[in-house]
Amino acid sequence: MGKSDTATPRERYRAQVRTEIKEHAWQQIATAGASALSLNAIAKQMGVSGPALYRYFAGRDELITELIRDAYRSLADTLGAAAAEGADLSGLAHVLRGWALADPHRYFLLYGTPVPGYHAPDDTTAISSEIMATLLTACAALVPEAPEAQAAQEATEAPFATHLEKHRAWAGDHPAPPAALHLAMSFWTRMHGVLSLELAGHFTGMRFDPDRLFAAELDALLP
Amino acid sequence: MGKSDTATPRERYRAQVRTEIKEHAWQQIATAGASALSLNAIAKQMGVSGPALYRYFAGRDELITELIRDAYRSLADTLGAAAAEGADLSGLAHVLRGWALADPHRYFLLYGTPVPGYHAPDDTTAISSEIMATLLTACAALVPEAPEAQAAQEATEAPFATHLEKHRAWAGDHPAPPAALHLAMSFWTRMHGVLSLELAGHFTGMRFDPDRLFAAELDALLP
DNA sequence: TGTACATCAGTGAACGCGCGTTCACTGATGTAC
DNA sequence: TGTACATCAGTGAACGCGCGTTCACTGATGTAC
Repeated sequence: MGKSDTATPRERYRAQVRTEIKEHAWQQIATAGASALSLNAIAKQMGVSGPALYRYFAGRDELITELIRDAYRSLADTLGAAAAEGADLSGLAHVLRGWALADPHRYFLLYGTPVPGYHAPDDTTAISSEIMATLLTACAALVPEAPEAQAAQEATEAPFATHLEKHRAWAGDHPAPPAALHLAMSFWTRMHGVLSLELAGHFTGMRFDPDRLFAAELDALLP
Repeated sequence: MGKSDTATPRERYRAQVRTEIKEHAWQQIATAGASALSLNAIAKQMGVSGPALYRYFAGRDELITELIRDAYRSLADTLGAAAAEGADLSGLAHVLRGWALADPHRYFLLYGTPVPGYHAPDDTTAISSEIMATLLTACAALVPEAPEAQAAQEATEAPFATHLEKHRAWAGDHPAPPAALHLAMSFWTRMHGVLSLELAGHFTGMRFDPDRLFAAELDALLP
């Protein structure tokens, strides 16, 4: 509804071709990597001449930007939906893992080796904050609200949480307590640590089950 | 000593040019990324014709392989030297971080997004095991040797350590106890999680100090 | 020590390729009267 | 409903570029007698 109601046939056709182009782009990234993404190759795969794609994307960079945007959007929506259905932090972890395993290249496009000279547009950081907010809410639910009296004690026991509390701009106006900020950062880095090594194939030689490593790390993380 | 004594002038010259090529290669990777590495560009930078480099490397792939090998060797030696000087696991963590920060692209070449279609040669996995052995020794030193009586109890308390014990081929013949295996895996994934996100610039928007996050994660890891 | 020979580093031309991107164009699809 | 016009998707040729790699070659460096 909304847009699709007022869309002219031409607009709908355009949107359809755009998604088709992006689908072929993902396919090509999976085969040859993001840095090898080529408009001409996509065009050939679609049975169309190279310049035709310039009707739909201003150039290669805009296509990549759009792919990154879509990927962030997909992750934010997936996590958001899970949270809306009542998933706790542990549930979000498994949703994240499922999302990453479903398309490793998509995960790496967001969190892998940065493409030199490429700068993500501003709105992706907005989606990134949205993801962080979902995480923070789940973290706050696990952290007991500390009475005022404990504040001083916590400051010495959890110096990093206190440090984060002083630099909480990245959390927006989310009312998560310091301990939740810390938990969210640990969640992010640890899950990324296991996932990225797993997806990059660094565990393939070893014979253990990555699933269990993930579970163990998650278990150690939860309070 | 050793090789350099018996090396003819021509052999020494060859070795020197090879390292010079590799230096320019690293420089180029830092500028444009590993996937943009180009023999012709390196040659131009060295003020030499393109085909000249084929005297020193069979082709682009061999050059990349050599860079990867050197990077693994450098990390293994750096950690090994620190361990030999008595560094504990915490010390190794800081050495690892220093090594990664000194040259982020080198770190990503080893642990970043895999280059599609590229397969690392066998001897790099040997160096990889060497690194793991250094880690395992440091981990074993932190884990109390458990008397036989505790074995059954541990099995239920630490299911992943037990799982690793059953699949410890990756640890070679290192005599580390199960808890040390688990600690080493956690060390690897967690340090990588913080480091790779930091090096990829995912913390730049947030204003906190990555140093403190690293310290906090390390602190939470140590028994 | 001096000369004849072998080795080998580096050159320049060439091959075939694919890339991103522009441009003037054709032909089909939609729109307005 | 039918015709005149505007919009726009897609084409094919072209530009300039850089890539990896091969090949026959020149000229300098080392080696053997």
